[in-house]
Amino acid sequence: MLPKAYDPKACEDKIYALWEESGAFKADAKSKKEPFVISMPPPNATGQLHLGHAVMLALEDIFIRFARMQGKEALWLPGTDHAAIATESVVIKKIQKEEKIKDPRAHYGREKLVAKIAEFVEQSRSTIRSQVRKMGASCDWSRERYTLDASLNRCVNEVFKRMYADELIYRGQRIVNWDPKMQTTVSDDEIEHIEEKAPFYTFQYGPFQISTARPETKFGDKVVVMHPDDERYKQYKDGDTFECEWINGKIMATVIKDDKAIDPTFGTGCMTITPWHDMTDFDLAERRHLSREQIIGFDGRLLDVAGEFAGMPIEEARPKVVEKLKEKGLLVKVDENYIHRIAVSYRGKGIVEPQIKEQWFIDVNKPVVVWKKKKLSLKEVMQDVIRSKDIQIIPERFEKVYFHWVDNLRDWCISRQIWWGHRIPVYYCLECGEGKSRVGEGIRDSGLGHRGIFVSLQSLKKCPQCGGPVEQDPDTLDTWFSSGLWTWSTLIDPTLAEDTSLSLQDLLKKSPDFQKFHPTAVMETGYDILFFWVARMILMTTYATGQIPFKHVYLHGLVRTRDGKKMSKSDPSTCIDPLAIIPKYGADALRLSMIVGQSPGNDFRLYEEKIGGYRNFINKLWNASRFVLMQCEKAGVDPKGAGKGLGLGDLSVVDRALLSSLQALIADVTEGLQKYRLSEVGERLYSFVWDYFCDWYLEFSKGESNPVVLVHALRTIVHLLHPYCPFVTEELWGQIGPKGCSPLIREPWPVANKKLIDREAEEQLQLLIDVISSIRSLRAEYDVVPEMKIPATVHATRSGPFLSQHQAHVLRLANVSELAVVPKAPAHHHGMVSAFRKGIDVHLSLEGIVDLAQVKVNLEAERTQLTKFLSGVRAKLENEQFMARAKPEVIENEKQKLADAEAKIAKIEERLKALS
RNA sequence: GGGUGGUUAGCUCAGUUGGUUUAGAGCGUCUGGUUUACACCCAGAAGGUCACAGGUUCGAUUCCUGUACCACCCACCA
Repeated sequence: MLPKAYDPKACEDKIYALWEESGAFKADAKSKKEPFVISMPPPNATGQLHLGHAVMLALEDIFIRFARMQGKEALWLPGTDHAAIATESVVIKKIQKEEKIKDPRAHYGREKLVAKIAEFVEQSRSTIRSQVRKMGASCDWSRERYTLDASLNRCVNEVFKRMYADELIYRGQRIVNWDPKMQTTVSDDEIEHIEEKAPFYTFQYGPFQISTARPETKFGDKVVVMHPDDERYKQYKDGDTFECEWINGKIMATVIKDDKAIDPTFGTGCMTITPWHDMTDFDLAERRHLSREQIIGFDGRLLDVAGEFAGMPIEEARPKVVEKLKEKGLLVKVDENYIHRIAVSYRGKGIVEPQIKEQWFIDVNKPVVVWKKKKLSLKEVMQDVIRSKDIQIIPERFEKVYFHWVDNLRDWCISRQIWWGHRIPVYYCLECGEGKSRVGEGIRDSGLGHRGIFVSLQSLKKCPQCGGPVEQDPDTLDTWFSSGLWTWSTLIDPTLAEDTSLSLQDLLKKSPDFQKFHPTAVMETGYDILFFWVARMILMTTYATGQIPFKHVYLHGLVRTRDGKKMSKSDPSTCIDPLAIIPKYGADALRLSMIVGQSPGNDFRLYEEKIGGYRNFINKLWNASRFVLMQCEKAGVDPKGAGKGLGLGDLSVVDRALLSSLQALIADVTEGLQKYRLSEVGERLYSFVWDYFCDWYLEFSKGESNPVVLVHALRTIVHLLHPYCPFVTEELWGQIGPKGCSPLIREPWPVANKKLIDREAEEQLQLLIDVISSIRSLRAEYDVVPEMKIPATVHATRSGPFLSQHQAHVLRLANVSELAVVPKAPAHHHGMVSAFRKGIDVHLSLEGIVDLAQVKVNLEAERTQLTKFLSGVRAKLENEQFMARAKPEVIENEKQKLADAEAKIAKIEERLKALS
């Protein structure tokens, strides 16, 4: 016998082990079945699983289990990401804290630090593995991958090499986002803007007044810009020069007229520019070939150009520069309430400083990608696959967001100055010349070995041309470069990848997994990494493989706290840790709480009561099963044997109604899951189990039970629920599955049987339910104490014999002493209270119990409400336009409503007349 | 500055092509219950002019426009 309450702790680990041992997770590349593939978004190998991962795992596990039960070759490929900057920064902080080493990079050097990070990652990966298992994720562990695996590294280098050969990758001096804290570049998308109040200074600059919030960058400003149409400055011409007293003495300044950089309505309408440290100024300087000068060093301190301020950090220098300008009488005014946005690194949270630095870039506008027989740029391919619906985003509105991002995409800076990651596979010959100096504007040689630069898949010891010594590029690749390959680099056969004589195309062709499982079916992830990752996978995969990476993108919302705030680890009072929740409520309850009631793309709030609610549901299912097993035992039926060959002939109406509504359930759940409507399907199942199966069918079973039907129904329910709550359903399947059956995870998905659909039985059962509900309502309304059994009369226009035949149910469930089913309305008498329902009227004799005045009040209230409703329906039917234009079935429906309401109102009036 | 989403019962949220909905669920509230699984339960009930203003339509919570507030995303206003 089952225990009284479901205990997830006692079951979950055992069941997960059973699944793993059964081989159900393992996909077969040789299978003839239709593939269904999900690449698991690899969690960062930086520590702990959080709720974001839990949502992802719950959703994807539902997709994959459903597909597997439907008989598809389901592959869910798990893995982890080395998460370049994120991991390096975590480990550096850890070393600083635990080992009290101020600068771990300097202290350990490249090789040792990388080894330390690798060690940390190894630990963290194994933690994550066990955490993913706790959620019940049915992924194929035999195919687990890591972005730094040898075969994945190979893919990274191959793609780099090809892009370089295609002249998509180039090196250039560009303005980039420099994070002085992490000492690396970060991409545009890794920047957050924070609003900050800062003083806004206006200074006298020769004859002009210019404003700035960054006076400490102004040392090298020798150009003043204004709009060509600005009347205030029409006496100055483009190219005019003037002498000007500035921070460190006199300078010669030049006037530039430009209509792109200047908004004449802002401030004084003119500004000086700092091309080295400002994106707009850089663009202007490019257009006009202006000189540029570095003011702030990569360590965040002012350089020699700052004169007496050299060596100072920004925050220290700023007020001092202002003070000096003020002393010189050049400070015009200060606006203390100015709000400006400062750029902060997404990872390290350090303040980002624009800097000019030589970096590697991917050109997104060069038309070199062959796509659908045309030569397109990377950008155009990214646009095409969504526009042509090759890839569909759910919810659809994110397509707009995607296009906005792609349309404005600039060349992607892929080099990072950190050590943890894929090293750029480029070597410089120290003798051939130019490679060593690494200067020059955008090196774009077509060959792979010109000018002393070599892109190589293997480490180079000497120059292939002159035999001279070489050095490797010290930079590493943006982490999204490698994760952009994730859907297919994980499907490359690792053994084949060792053979360097094979080209990338050969590897793709010869890898059975790639051939069978790519493109993947659905990419499920949070909408917050649509740009970071989803877009980059599209870019990299279409280029490298000629295929789309996935057919659907399903974007889930972010988990928030009860108050709608972001969950943060630093605040444990509001932050829910999945690993603390699972032992308390079970993984199934946690899964349901994150799926039901949510819609894709929208954030949702999660809190313990919600999870508790679904724990109750799981327990309800458990106890329903317990009841079914008890019924079997009582009847001497073996729950593991019963069920095959159900015949309709000798089944009761109640049983036939149940079987019939089960068919509708199967159809709805199947269709809903195919359309990715997980919340709706979850609610449907919840309501079916609780409100129908438990509250009605099992209650009826207490009077008259058919254990074979009970077991059959429960088996179907457990199948349909399995993708949502795999643990409890698998545990129950162990009790009710036929002898010798496979685990539920491998069971075929139920198919609706049209022969079992029986509308008449469903309607009759509904009648029975209506009678019982009506009596219960009346009893409660008129305070009939539970101990008191009373007689009831039902006036049924049809189905009378049916009701008589099943009156035992009514007696028991409505606490009635006897039930009279009559074909004609019974004569009115004092103490009679009634409920008028569709097709039936239910009457109770409560003489001496009920307050007649109260009956009258209630009837009058009901009449008022009905009259109001009736006048609305009448108005509709009297409206010629409505009659002329509405669909016939709508009119018919309204007429029916009218007739029903009229009949009911007539009965109420009759009753009121008798009462007065 | 541009864009997206939200605004539905006290709270958290569903609502799939405009009419079978006199708008639903869970939690909470109120009343009553140890009824042959379940108090992680059962029965009954209260509670909403679907943010506001227009428009389209015979008909709008649902489509369109505008307004307000909230949230988020994007952007080089010095």
